[in-house]
This record gives sequence, structure tokens and C-alpha cells, in this order.
Amino acid sequence: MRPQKVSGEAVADALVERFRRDGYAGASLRDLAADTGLKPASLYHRFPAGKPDLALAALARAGESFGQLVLAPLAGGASPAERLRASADGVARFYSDGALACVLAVLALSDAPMPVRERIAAMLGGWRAVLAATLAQAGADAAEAEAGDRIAAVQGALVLRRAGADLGDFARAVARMGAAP
Amino acid sequence: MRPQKVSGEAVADALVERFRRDGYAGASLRDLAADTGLKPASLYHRFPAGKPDLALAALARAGESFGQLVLAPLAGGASPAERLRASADGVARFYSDGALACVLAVLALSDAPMPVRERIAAMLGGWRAVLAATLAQAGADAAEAEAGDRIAAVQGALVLRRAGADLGDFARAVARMGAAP
DNA sequence: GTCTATAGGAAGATAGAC
DNA sequence: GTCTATCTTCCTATAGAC
Repeated sequence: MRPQKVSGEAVADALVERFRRDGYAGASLRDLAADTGLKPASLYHRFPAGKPDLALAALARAGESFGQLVLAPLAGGASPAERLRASADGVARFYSDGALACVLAVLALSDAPMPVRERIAAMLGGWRAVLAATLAQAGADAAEAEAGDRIAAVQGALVLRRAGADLGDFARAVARMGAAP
Repeated sequence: MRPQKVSGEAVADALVERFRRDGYAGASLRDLAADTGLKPASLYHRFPAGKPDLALAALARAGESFGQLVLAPLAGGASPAERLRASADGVARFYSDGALACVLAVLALSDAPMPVRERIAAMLGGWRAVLAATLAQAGADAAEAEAGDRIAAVQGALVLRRAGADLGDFARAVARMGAAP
């Protein structure tokens, strides 16, 4: 096979950035192609199903970083309280201390097609489940609810940030994310 | 002047619903026109600046309901704790107990043009300011931060809801919104 | 004030050369 | 694997009849 002009990771990174900026409908294939350094036809060669597949690829790429930075620490061998703190650090890094909007939220609050929405639901559900398990191990009584509240605090802070708020809201959401129950 | 086929309020309501569903780029003029019962050319007659004006009209309409349901109770003559509770009731009603996404967040997390984004920032900033003032009167020490956290809790719960979570997260966010500090 | 008709361009997607 | 060229459809926006 002829060598790829751009690596799959580089393409996926560009897709994440564009979808995060413009949402599903707002990110055109021409924009996405230009960001990757390819032409639209080349994107169709890599992703035959077109735009939905591109969004899924962006989610998969975001999920990789997220898994390493946020989920992996929750599954480590340290104490539950320690794991919560490490994962919260990962949250801060994943969102660049609040500078980056969440591509999951951006695509969730848009007209993305069902497969994309289902993938987002699965990813957020997975986060919640792992976080709730750790919270339960740390002694929380309503772990599922607390996990939802902590994730919602982060997502809400990112919404406010995108709407112009300063970084303080995000910092407090991260602090709550890392606190012992 | 010839009578309007559809009232301005009805048009604005339809705009809100469509923008909330599909985001800025995802809501086409044909969709918006069809929802209002008018033709695209008629929308241009009412909103000569086109799509940005349509989004601003949707924000203005949402702002009306929001002002009545959420902001007005905060400015009432009751005790601060009572006002917080009444405003939280308004939040629940404004979002139909979590069934409705927030058009502000949807448009904020999209490729809406600057005037639209600025309007959203102003609206959320206004909410925060009034809420913080009431929280301060109720005895909160970090009223600005607490106001941001309460608003973020609601917005984050709406994100999770849109991504498939049940209504419990939103209900807890409303409970926090209405609690005394 | 609303409409039909349409301009001019950008959208998603495909065919086939290299 | 990537490209140019192109198809069809849809987009935003305007002109002008009624």
C-alpha cells in the first residue's frame, strides 16, 4: 500500500479540534479535510460512511486521551481517595484547565446522528460508572448520584467557560471531582 | 399594514425549538421557516440580517420566559431563602423538569457568530449576578462562586440529560439551586 | 406581509485518473 | 492512498409579483 500522507492519529486529532469548535453540522467536510491536510475524497477513502464516521473517529480519538488521563487513574492500585485525586488531575489536563470545550458535550448538544449520540452516551456512562465505583470504595453513600453531580459540575463549568466565564468555575469543578466523598 | 400570518411570539417560539434541537449551523432557514409556518423569504422580511438575527430573536424569546420564571422570583420582596426556592421552581419549569435542553448552551457550544455568543454571555452573566446577589443576602460567603457552581450544575445536568442520562441529575441540580447557602 | 422564483455558492458524496 | 473533477442537493439570500 502507498504510504499515508498523514497519520491516522494526526487526522483524528484534527477532526476532534474542528468538531469541538464548530459542532457536527458546523464542521464541513471541506473544513475537516483542510484541517487534516487532505482532500474530501481522501477522507471518504479512510471513512467510507462519511461524516458520521468522521465524528465517531473524533470521539474514539478523544476517548483514547480521556481513557489514559481520566479513566486509567480511577482503575489504578492506589487508595480510592488517591485515585480520585489523580483522575481529577487528568480531567484538568484533558480540558487544558478549562481552555478546551468538551467534544462530547458539543456533539451531544447538536444535530449529530444517532450512532454518534449513542457513542457519547456510552462514553459518559462509562465514566460515570467507573467514577461511581471509586466513590463507593471511598465511602460515598449515594455514589451514582455523586458521580453524576461531579461530572455535571465539570460539563457545566465548560459550558459557562465557552460562554465567556473565567476559569475559576472549572477549577472548582475539578476540585470537587478530586475530593474525597 | 397587512396582518401577520403568524404572531411574532409564535415565530420566536418556533425558532427557539429548532435552534435548541439542531444548533446554529444545523438549523437551516428552510427548517426554521417551515416550523414557523412561513417561507424563508418571509423570515428575511421580518429579520433582514438573516440567520444571526433569527438566533438573536430566539435568545430574546427564551430570555423573556427565563426572566419571568427564574429572574423575577430572585428580585421579589420575599426573604432571600424564599426567593432562591421560587427561582429554582422556575428553573425546573423553564427546562420542563430537564426534558428541554438549554438553547443558550446549545448555541454557546456551536459555531454561532459573535453577536449571538455575546448575547449568550450577557444573559448567563446576568443570571449569575442576580443569583449571586441573592445568595449574598442569604448569607453565602463566596456568593459569586456559589452562583457559578449552581448554574453550572444545572447546565451540566442538562448536558448529561441530552446525552441520555435520566432526570435525577437535573432534579438534584434544581434542589441545589433552591437550597439556602 | 407573504409569496414564487431564482441566483450564486457550499454542502455531502462519488467516479475514475494517477 | 490521494487526487481532480463533478454530481446533486441543499444552503443563504435577494428580486419582484401580489
